[in-house]
Amino acid sequence: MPYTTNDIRRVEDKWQKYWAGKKIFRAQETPGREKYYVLEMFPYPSGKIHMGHVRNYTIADVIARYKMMRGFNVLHPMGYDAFGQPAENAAIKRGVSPSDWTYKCIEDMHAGLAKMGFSYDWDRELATCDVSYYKWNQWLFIKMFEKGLAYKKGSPVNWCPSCNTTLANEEVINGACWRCKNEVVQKDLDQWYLKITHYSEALLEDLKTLNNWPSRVIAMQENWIGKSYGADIYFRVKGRDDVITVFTTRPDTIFGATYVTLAPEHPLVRKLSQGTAQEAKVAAFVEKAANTSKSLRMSGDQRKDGVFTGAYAVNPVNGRDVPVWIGDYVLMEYGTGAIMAVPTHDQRDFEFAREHKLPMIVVIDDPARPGLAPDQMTRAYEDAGTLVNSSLFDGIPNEEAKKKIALWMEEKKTGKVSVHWRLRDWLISRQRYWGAPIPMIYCKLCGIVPVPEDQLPVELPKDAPITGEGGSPLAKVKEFVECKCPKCGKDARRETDTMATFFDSSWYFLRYCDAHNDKAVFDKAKAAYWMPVDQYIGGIEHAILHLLYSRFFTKFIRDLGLAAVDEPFDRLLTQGMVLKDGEVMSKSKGNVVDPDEVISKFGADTLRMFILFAAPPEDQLEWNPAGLEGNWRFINRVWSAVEDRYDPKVTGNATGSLADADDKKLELERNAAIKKVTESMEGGFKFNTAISAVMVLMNAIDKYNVTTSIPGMKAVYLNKAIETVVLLLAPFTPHVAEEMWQMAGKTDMSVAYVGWPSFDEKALVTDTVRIAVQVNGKVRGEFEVPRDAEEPVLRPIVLADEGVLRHIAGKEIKKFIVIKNKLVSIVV
RNA sequence: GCUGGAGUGGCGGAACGGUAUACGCGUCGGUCUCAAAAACCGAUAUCUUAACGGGUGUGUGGGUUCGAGUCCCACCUCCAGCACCA
Repeated sequence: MPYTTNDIRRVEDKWQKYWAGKKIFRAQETPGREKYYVLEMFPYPSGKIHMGHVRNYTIADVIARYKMMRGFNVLHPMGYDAFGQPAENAAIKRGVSPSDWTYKCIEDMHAGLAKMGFSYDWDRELATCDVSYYKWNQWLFIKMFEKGLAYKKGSPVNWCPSCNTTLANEEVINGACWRCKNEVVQKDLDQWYLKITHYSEALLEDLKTLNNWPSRVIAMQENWIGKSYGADIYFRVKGRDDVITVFTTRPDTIFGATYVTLAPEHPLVRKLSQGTAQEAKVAAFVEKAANTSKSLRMSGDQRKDGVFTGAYAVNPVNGRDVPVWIGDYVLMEYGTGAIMAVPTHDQRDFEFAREHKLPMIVVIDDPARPGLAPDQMTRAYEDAGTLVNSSLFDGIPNEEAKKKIALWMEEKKTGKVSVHWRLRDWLISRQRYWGAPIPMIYCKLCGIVPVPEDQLPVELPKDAPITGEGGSPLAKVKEFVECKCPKCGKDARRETDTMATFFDSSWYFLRYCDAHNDKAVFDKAKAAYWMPVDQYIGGIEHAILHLLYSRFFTKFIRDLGLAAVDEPFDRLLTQGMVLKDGEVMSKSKGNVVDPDEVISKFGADTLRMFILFAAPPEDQLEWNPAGLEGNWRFINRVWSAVEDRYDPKVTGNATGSLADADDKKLELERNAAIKKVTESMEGGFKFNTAISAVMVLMNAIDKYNVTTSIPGMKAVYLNKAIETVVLLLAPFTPHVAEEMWQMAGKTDMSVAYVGWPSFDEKALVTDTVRIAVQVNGKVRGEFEVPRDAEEPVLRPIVLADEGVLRHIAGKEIKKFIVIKNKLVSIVV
């Protein structure tokens, strides 16, 4: 009897109930027992689970189940990243409360996850919108405030006009909001920031320790943090007390700096142009820049617009007067907001100088074609070379000159060696309702005062008006806003912004270690036992956002003395997208395949197996209904083998002496399969090759001939092989594996607790091996030869072969190379 | 432009420097059937040959090696991220 649709329902329900009822996957801290923490990026509960979730969580589940069978104490928790805008949008659209909507979605999501048979410790389930969770958000925020790592400042911020809220730099993708894709504008606002830049150096440095992270994620974070070595150089303004500090990564080119350019927002701009003939022009330029959005200013045709300020500065190394300009390509946020321009050796400066007819001096000569001259250059020379026109530094290679000149200037106090970062502090206040309230109080007398710990949590009021029209909804709830100052007791006002949801997800992996602690953020000892996460799995879209923030939080929490690790995630796997017809599955494209439908037709096990088999986990996965059916067929073949060929009545061990050639072959295949699957798992979770190895064993079982020899003995080998298939499949297709294990009469325990099968290297050793023979690099024959045979044995065998002789044909044999048990290579 | 990654049958994809294309899908042929489906068995890189066999094949061009998909150099294409970051 094949495995039918009815069997699917019966079997999957049965075992899901069994796992839940017996709490098979409950994790308990057991000192002395080796732990393994598997974690997937928890979902935003938007409704039912989709194929992306299925793929992500199936990968994690196979790892969890595999590690469990290998004897590890596995922690595999699940929860919900439950604060965020979609709940508010649902509230606006349907009039439901964000809380009701969210908890309903969580219920659906939970049901969907259970139907996939994932091995979660449901006792640790949490949602970030639970008061019991976000209370600790607030506690962490206050700790940051106390350490000076949370602060409020007014400055230009990214504002999404469609979401009506501020955004962090990391949430702006190509000038657009990461969530709604609308263009982001700049606004001057007073906002809360977390000082992630306090950890710039550590965040960069510790990337080196993350050897099991994908290189592209490391590269992306490196780029994002963006450490630049160089020098700050002081340009005295002629006829004034002011000094313009510029940052450059090319101090070697200082003798070629022929002008200085300021960002339009630079504080000196107005002052320098005051009273000069340029004043009106400068003012117009500054205003134009201010009214152009940053993304427009930075994209566009990249033509270099600028205007002369009317002022001159002095190049500190040669005393020359250099004009001070304003340029729209200079950013106030980076470096010092001012640059020294070396048009001969920087392409942007080159373009600007040509546009505005500014002078150029060559200071790095091209060693390949000496004699660079400004009027013959069509673009800047940015490669390495030798210094010229640089006084006492002439003739020095420029890489060497970078250090020398910077140090020389530091000595002369005209500059200093410096480092600048691309990373900015993290803006976390949001003018939205569905988030954790920022636990701060504004008092006219005492200023900004944190809510005392014993008054936490600051609960989100249930009845805030949610209109989506802008302004923090909490500001409209009088009872929420009005409060007493914890310091002086006078009337005060609460902060009405909420925290960015990335705050919530930056430490949830620590909370899982002790999910329901109501006395502390988590127990230190429990976290010490479970952390770090051994294997983290999630989408590449969080390469910077969530993964950078979590690294920052972990370092902060470590510095609070609560966590014992420097990094939260030891290994990271970023799973590929699920595609259909070459496009990412999405509701808007209308190409989604509903996991529920697949499950009801083929079962969760088939779905799991297909997703794991069709592509390596990191690669994109093209949805293929025919492939799905292929996996369904395979599960059925195994099922039939257990039903029809497995004999539970036969027990006992096979003895080698009774084995005939077929038996030996089957034993060999069985051991080879265990070895291959184990290696595929240990060598980076290559599920596709792991499954193919099980298929190879299954093919061998189907070919195994029982009729030729002692029947009882045959059943022993056959049983053993079939048991091995079931055990090897257990992490991949857990429901049928449990059922088949039971069908095979193994009723004493869940297959999840049965050890991973081990293999015998000796069983993989055969008496003879097949070797190939090459003549001049081309394969000319194949031989069955005794194992470990050397040249004296092989030479006569090989040279007796007609196929080989044909290609030697009387020529002299120059070399006879033997690679033991692999091949013979003859050179003639 | 910079950074990271990838180019292998009709398709998804395998290959410690050692017989390229495992495994699966698809296709073709067969068994079973009145027939079909399902299931099972077999074939399946390409050119050439009646066949044995031979030639060519892992994006392109070189190199190292007895031997290269794999290592080295140069290049092309694609994907992803960043991008006027001084």
